Amino acid sequence: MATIYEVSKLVGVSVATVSRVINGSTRVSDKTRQKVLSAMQALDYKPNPIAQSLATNRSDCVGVLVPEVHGPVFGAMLSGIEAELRDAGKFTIFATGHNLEAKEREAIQFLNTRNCDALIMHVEALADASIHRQAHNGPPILIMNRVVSGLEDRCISLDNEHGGYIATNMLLEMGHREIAYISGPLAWGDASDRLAGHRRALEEHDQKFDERLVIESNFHEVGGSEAMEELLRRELPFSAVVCANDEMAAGAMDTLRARGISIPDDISLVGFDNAPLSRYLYPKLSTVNYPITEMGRMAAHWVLENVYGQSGTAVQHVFKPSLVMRASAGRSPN
Amino acid sequence: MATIYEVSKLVGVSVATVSRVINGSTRVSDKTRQKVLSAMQALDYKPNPIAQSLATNRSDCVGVLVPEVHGPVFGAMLSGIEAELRDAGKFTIFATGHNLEAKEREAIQFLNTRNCDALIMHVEALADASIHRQAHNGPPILIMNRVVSGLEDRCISLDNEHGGYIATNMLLEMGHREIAYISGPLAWGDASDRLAGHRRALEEHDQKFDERLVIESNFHEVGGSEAMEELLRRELPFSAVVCANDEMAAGAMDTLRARGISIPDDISLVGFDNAPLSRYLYPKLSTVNYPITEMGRMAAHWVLENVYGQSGTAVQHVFKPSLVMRASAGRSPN
DNA sequence: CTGTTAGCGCATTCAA
DNA sequence: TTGAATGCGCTAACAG
Repeated sequence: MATIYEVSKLVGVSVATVSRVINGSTRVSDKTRQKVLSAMQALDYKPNPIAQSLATNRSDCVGVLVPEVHGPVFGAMLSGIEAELRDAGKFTIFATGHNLEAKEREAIQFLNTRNCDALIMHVEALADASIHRQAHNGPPILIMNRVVSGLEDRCISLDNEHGGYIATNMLLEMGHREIAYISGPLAWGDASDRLAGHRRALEEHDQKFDERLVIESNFHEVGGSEAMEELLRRELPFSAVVCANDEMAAGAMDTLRARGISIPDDISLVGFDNAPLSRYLYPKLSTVNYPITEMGRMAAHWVLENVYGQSGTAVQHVFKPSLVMRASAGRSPN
Repeated sequence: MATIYEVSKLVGVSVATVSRVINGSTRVSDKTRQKVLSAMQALDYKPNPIAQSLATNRSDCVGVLVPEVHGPVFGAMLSGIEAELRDAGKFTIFATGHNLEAKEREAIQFLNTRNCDALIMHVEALADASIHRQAHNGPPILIMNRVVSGLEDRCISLDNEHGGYIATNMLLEMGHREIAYISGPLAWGDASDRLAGHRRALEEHDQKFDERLVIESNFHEVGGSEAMEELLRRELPFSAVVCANDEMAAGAMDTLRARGISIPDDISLVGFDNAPLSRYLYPKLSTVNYPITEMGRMAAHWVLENVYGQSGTAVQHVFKPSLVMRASAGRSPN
């Protein structure tokens, strides 16, 4: 691999001059710039990014910490981040935290040792205090899908309350009155926000909120299945169910089918996330769209602007979910 | 950030000695090693990986090139790679090629500029010749899900022929005789290998292979749906269909359901990949398991052994798929 | 077992 | 506008 020195020698200028044209400094005469450029081409010279990093103290790498690499949500998020960063010539390094505090902490250490210029992370287990500490010591960080107070301008999140609201609102407008709700773990902000939206929709339509129609589950398929069983066991009337994510909706659907209950004729079902699986279920699941890819792009965009000094459009910190109507929700049978 | 120099000064030794304990050289007395270690701790010293890279010409990064980051197959593959590499303290950088030759080529360039120690790639569009060139010029490469002749020891792939064989074989043993087949693009090796396996199974059971029962499609859901329509239009008798991937099976299932054809009572359906969606379909899809996560781990394992000199178990280059029985396939109605 | 020293490839003062 | 010199933090001969 040719070095900057060989280029300089070939042209008969100093390495400083070559460095200047590499970095696009204007303080080089057009003539020498041309000579240098053609010499670089002739030698097939590429700047060594490692050496550049050592000299500039930048690595052109941004670290991304996610619970898992696979799965609909994080895969899509990574996809958005990678696309945006790559267009800007930056590298994406990732690590997984598995929603475990120890793992998340360790992953951050791991990424730190790589001298990342910025960190984009979705962490569940890490406490706000730890995030604050990281924000003040390490490289700039961006927090996904979570709002940490005091760091709002570093957070990119979904308006989960609104998502819960539009799901239930749609059912109400279709004539449903008794609407059950299968929630995620309420200790998590997104789960409780979604439920709050559900509740607000009911109130706005003068429907009283019945706690017995709410089951707290775990965001997993089996949990959704069990929650639906529990719901049926309570023998309360309801004609529709909102599930706080698509996976639980899939489980709920299984239970209903096993009981011979028809969707949407007997019971309407709505999910949340608009994950790929929602289209594969039968009937296809009505759900709330989670624009996670765009959110990933936006995170990368923030980094590009605030860390690499590129100019661009304003960053959107809170995204609004929208409704995706499919076959699993219909008018109330009443 | 403390440097190696400050550590050496604090202990009263040379930087070389500190470097030696960092790199675990035995040629350091226990006493000084201890002193150095505690000084490192006191100063919270971490070696600067960039500087190490510059000095050693290694980056501790391995580049991964996939068509897409999301999606069941590549997400799972990345997951396996990342897990294995991270345990070894290596970093994973990824880029996407979108199955387009220009993009794939560009992605390789991109990863090359980062001085990756190795490249793991799944490329569709790039010709064998280009891969050979890359293999001989750049860092060591590993090719996923494809067998490039002359580079077999650098390839990790699935025995697709066997997969096609066991799918059809299972149906034959369940009494099916007329078995249709919805294939992927036959220009791709995996698609044609799967079909070859199907054919072999038929022959071993003395069933003649009828070309009219084979439709070449595109591995996508809509393609599967259309292929099934075409199959029905031909009005040939068949009691089972093998689809060369799960997505096409999902599309085929849609078509069958729209026609009121019952699965598996009227027609049995088998997919390929064992993607998450196969469990969400109704009825749940019988399919052929593609151990892609393990294959990713194996690729990382190869890199660890052959590039970073770690010792370990032998590398498995060809993986055998296995059958996953679920509800979509049953005994022949005849 | 330890220290000295010369790079690794580049960016960036400071002079000219 | 250009060049010479210095340093980024570390490794790896070579010498002792």
